[in-house]
Amino acid sequence: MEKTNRVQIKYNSEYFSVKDTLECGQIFRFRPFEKGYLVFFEKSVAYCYNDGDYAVIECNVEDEKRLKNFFDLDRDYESIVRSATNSGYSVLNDSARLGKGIRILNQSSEEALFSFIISQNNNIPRIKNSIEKLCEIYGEKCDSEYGEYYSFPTAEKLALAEDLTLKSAGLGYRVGYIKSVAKEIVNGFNLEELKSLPTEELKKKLISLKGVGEKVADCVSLFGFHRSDSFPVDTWIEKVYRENFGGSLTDRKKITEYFVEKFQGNSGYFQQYLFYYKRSLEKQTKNTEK
DNA sequence: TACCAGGCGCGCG
DNA sequence: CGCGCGCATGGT
Repeated sequence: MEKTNRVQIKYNSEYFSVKDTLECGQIFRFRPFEKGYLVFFEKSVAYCYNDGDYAVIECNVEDEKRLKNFFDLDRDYESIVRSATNSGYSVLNDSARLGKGIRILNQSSEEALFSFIISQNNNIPRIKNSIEKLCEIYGEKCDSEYGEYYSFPTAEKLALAEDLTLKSAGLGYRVGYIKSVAKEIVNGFNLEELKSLPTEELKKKLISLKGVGEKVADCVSLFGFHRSDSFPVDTWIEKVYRENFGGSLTDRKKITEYFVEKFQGNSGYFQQYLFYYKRSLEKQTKNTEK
């Protein structure tokens, strides 16, 4: 066993909302706990919450740098948010004000890849559920001061999985994609090597995998490789594009190009503000209808 | 009951 | 190339 240290990090909460960062749809392995949330990443679990002026992260880690990197703590979100509020688009202004506490995490690229394959034609609660079951079935049981939890399965485990067992996680027709990609990885498809590629090349490699199209590749590129010159277009973003940007394109790939050309290296952050904003509005109107 | 959810693969023209 | 369809599943 390598030795771990108990670390507590306090960070100004103005640009770090634990809730918004976790619930904005970029990550699926977390759950409410006491004052905030437990977040499962790599082989650890972090307890995170906002307390007045601070966001607090508590975790046993071998290397505090990895923890800080996971939460992207060295990035200047104030300037990103300012670019959004100064963009001249009122919906982006509103979105950034709502979501200014969102940080784009630095997740494992492999976990992001499998997670967003599962995300296709699916909804977030179901995605979360399926991933949790996958972890329970194929992950490694771990112990922590917060109780037992399961790590994300390795590609090796998934490659050897039985179709029926995978199906029991509610993956539906995505079972074939998961197994195919897992086998590719076992057979040498190396995600680490992709880190040196420019975003366009990275996306091409990802799209060569079965079950990965433009949108999933954009999500993996953004959430698994922190390529902020990515702009995933799903049903929600398409709505924003039509209703708030007055767009008329229907080809999602072209919509992506439209936004990336406009927002460049801020694309991924802005996309996340817009996505979160649009979904929040929907939830709100649903709740007031009841 | 039909429609929707962080879409994609495939076959057809 | 673009287009339309089928695909698992659970929630409204």
